[in-house]
Amino acid sequence: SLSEGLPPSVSQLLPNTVGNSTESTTVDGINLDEIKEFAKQFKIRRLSLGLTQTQVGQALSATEGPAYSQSAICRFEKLDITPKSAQKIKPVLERWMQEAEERYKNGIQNLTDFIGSEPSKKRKRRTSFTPQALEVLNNFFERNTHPSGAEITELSDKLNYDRSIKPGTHFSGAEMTELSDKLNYDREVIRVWFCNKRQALKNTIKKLKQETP
Amino acid sequence: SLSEGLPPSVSQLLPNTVGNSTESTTVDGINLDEIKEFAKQFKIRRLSLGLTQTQVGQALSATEGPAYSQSAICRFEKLDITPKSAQKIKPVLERWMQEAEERYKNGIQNLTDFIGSEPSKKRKRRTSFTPQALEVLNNFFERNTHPSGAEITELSDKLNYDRSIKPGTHFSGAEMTELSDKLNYDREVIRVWFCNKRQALKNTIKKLKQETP
DNA sequence: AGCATAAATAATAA
DNA sequence: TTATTATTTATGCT
Repeated sequence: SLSEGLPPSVSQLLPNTVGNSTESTTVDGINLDEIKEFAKQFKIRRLSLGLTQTQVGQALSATEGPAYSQSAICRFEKLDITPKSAQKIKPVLERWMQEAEERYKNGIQNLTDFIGSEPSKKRKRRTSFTPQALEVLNNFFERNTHPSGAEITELSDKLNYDRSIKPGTHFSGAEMTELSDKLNYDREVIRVWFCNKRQALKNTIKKLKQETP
Repeated sequence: SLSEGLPPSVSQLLPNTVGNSTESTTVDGINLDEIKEFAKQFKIRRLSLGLTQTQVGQALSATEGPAYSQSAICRFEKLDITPKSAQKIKPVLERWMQEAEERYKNGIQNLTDFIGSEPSKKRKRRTSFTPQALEVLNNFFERNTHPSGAEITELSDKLNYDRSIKPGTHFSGAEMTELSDKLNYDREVIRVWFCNKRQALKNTIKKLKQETP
């Protein structure tokens, strides 16, 4: 199966570190063990700073030097890249991480400035679907688990409309804001609902199969 | 907004650590700063071992002593619990983590035994071709790098047939549907395989040209 | 005290 | 790279 033309990744070249040999794996003059160790530590350092792969990728794109996407960071951490690529990206990440850690010590604000992303990006409040909304969504899901963009918009509009016509309900401004946060079925919320629903279905099927082999 | 009947969480009681006061925040004789520091370190230690909250929760349920769910671990790390609860769970986590780290040092197998969860429960793998399938594909590629739609279908069918002729297998309606999905999907996979293969060939050629200018 | 599941993040396909 | 799936975390509920 090594008849592929694609060059092998670092992780493929480092198959079994179980062996306690004292020599290091080297390919094209590149020390793979060293890169592996750096990748592992990089992940821990990243998490210690509370950063996501996406944030690192965006920050790298913002600062001068090569830009890397979230996928690139992911691949580096998993060593799913060629030794040559790893060798190239490693110093960039090392330099960036050192600066980030330095700024972290001088206060979180200093770090977020460096990261560039909005500092206090709070998690979206968990949406509560009404039973009525769930019925509409489930009915749709039974017929079609992959709604198109237009269909999602349609569902979103329908649900928001259904909700708005409860007669006799009145809200203050603040209540309205909170309600809007909590109950507004915007497109993204609907899209995610279908994602999660598909996952749930998949899990159910898998479980059923295990129980009836 | 403090008119709530619910007791405040640790994170609520530790609002601003920005101040550099030397005194520690203490509630009911419980040192909140200490708990905060422990929670932070616990998360880092957990990640260093490559464990998820779910795994820790399951392991805690498996071993003797109090059981905690993933939610409980999450809430502890976020300090979204009362000081009293935090004080109670802290030693349990500390003891467990020490044991886990000890076993980690003695080999990963030792750790996975301790964790208890199936070590092989991996993320679904990207499509992988059997050596037989690769041979068929490579043979075709050598003769023709650009298969037509019909040829792709033919290849797909052939590969699926090779794989499926385990005699005596029968399918229910639902299974048939899923299989059908998979067959269609495989066709797309074949198409992409050729795309990637052509790309690899191109890269190889480019590299060869660079080496012999 | 913890389930169910919404939201966020990481990994993979395209 | 971008788009989407798979996995993990967080939270509303009771």
